[in-house]
Amino acid sequence: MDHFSLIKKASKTLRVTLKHIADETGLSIATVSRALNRSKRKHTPSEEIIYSSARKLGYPFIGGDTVDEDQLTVALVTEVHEGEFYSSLFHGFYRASKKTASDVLFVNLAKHSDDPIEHIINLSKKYSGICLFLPNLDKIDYSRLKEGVGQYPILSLTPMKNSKIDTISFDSYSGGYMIAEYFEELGYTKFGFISGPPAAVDAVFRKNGFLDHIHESNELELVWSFAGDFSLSSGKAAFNDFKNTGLKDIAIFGCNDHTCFGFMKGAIENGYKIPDDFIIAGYDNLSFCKTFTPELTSIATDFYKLGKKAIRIIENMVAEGSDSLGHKTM
Amino acid sequence: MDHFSLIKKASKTLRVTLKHIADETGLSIATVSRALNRSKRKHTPSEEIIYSSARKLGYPFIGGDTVDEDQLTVALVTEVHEGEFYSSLFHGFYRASKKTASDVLFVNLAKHSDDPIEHIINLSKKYSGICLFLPNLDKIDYSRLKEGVGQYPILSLTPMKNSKIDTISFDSYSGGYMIAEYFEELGYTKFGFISGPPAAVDAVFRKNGFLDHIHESNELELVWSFAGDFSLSSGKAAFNDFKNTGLKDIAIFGCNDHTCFGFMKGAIENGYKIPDDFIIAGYDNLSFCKTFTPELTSIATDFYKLGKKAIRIIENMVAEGSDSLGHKTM
DNA sequence: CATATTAGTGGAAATTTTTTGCATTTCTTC
DNA sequence: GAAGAAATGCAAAAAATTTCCACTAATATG
Repeated sequence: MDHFSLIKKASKTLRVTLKHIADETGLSIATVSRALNRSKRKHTPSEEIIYSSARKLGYPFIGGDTVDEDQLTVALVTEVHEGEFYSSLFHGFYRASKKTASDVLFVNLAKHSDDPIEHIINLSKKYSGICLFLPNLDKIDYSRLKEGVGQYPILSLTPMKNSKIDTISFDSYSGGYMIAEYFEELGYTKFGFISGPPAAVDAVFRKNGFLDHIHESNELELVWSFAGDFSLSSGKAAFNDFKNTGLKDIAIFGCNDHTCFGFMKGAIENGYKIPDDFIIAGYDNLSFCKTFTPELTSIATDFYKLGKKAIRIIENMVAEGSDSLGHKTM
Repeated sequence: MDHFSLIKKASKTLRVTLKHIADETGLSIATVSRALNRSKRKHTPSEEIIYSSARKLGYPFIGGDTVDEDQLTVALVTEVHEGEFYSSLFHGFYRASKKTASDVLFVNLAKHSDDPIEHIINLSKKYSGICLFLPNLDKIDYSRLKEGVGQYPILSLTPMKNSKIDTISFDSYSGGYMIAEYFEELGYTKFGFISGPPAAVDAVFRKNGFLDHIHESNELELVWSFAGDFSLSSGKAAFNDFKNTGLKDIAIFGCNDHTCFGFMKGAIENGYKIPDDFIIAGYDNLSFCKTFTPELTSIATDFYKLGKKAIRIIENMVAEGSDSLGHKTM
């Protein structure tokens, strides 16, 4: 019986009651109750202590949320890295949240990195829905996640084949395709390509779209390609490789803008002229495209639309209670 | 008596109980209780419905947080705008949260913009501490906020004189001063300056620091200045103004990097050579400084340190329970 | 200076909320 | 079609919260 009571006690400990606060503050339960329920706070010493203790212990305040029925809280879970990409992503979701009934919160996965999946499952208890942008997760992670949250509204922004959870992402394939069309319209027939890391599914889609359009036409030809990794330095390396080929009058598609900037920087330093010697287009349309001289043509990723769509899908999931398991692209 | 009971009923409605969930799901209170307390979730239809309803209504789950005693949750409250600045800020706090015991969450003020202060006060019930980066708030807002949260750990990242709440910010004055010193070391005596918007206190500090160093020495001279507004286009406008003066061999300090980029872009398009015709330094040290040709010298804002310091201060405030009301700079 | 007033507090009763024992129903499996 | 397992509701028990009342200490008043 001792074993049983121990377990029971342990499980009880999880729930925070007024008694815990009373014990910690040295005040009575009645006083704590009154302090927490006052309609208007008066900042007396005891009240401050009680509030501070309640927060520390995680006591569920009343009125902490104004539960607005339709006002959902969606968490965008990411690992924040440097670079304008994340800022654009956040800003897109921020603007989207203004246009929808939902509120967006940005949660990062800094801590708990020993088991991110476990942490996300816990987050699902707090928020109405979750949007994931975690390119590092693999299929097994997604399966575990699905297992843990059940029919909870969750959405991934990174495309993955046969993913167990819904995904929404840009149609990178079409993006690559469009760039090739654009180059063709400008009269170019010789094309070059700088790829991204093979692990980035998105980048692979961009590449396939670009190459497919080239292969569809007999006049178009891929004359040069380079394996990059999205970084500025790989763009520079790409340029050095390109320089050695001696190619001119070529249209180059860089898998992302950073790579293109590196490439262009190398080109300018070596006395190349753009667009006389070659033209280049990137992917992401960061605000620095316009800053750079010459300006960089880039496929725009409309994070606002992405955010709006993602939030809408989550709102639908909440309303319907059903998981559609669609893999949408934009 | 009818009136009284109505009020009583209304005030009770705020608290979410198992009964509300039971009513909404059509199940009994007992079933709801059991579903929510199971140690391991089984994803039966009823359980899914109960969880979804509980989330919607905002029922305080047990185990939602693993209340780790020392594990605080700090909210960084901002309005997210485009540009690398926010990404750098977030990334800095993200890295800082890895090094400290606390967890950081990024909350945006999209909704509730009719009364942001009220919203922040509500947030204070959810998180252990709050970091604000809201340059739009004025002194009255801060006073109201202080009134509303009492001795709650709250910190602003924008400097403001006589602010009612603690602030932490970079010592922008020293930054401006250092730039002037650096220019002097390089042998320049004629200086130029592009200011930021007068409302940005930080930018004014930078300016004062820069000008003060110039005034301290008889050899140094401010020969040109321009009133910008932090934007790329104001940088271009600044260049056009600069071009008309015909000045050469001058060291220019731009109040932020974007303005500098605009200025440099204009200069390059007009055939100016850097550093032959002039040198320029900015403020923020965005990653694009290295991307640009030529590279831009910039005062680094170490968001990682800022984040770490801010989190530490909040941790201290929680531990001590006292508000220090210091206005620290780095 | 004594006394009235007010605000804050704890103990305990009253009330509300949650959990649990037990019987019933529903669904699955053999 | 019966046996067993799982889920559910009712009602009792337990736990948590609020409220009533009495007491104390600080402040204001005559």
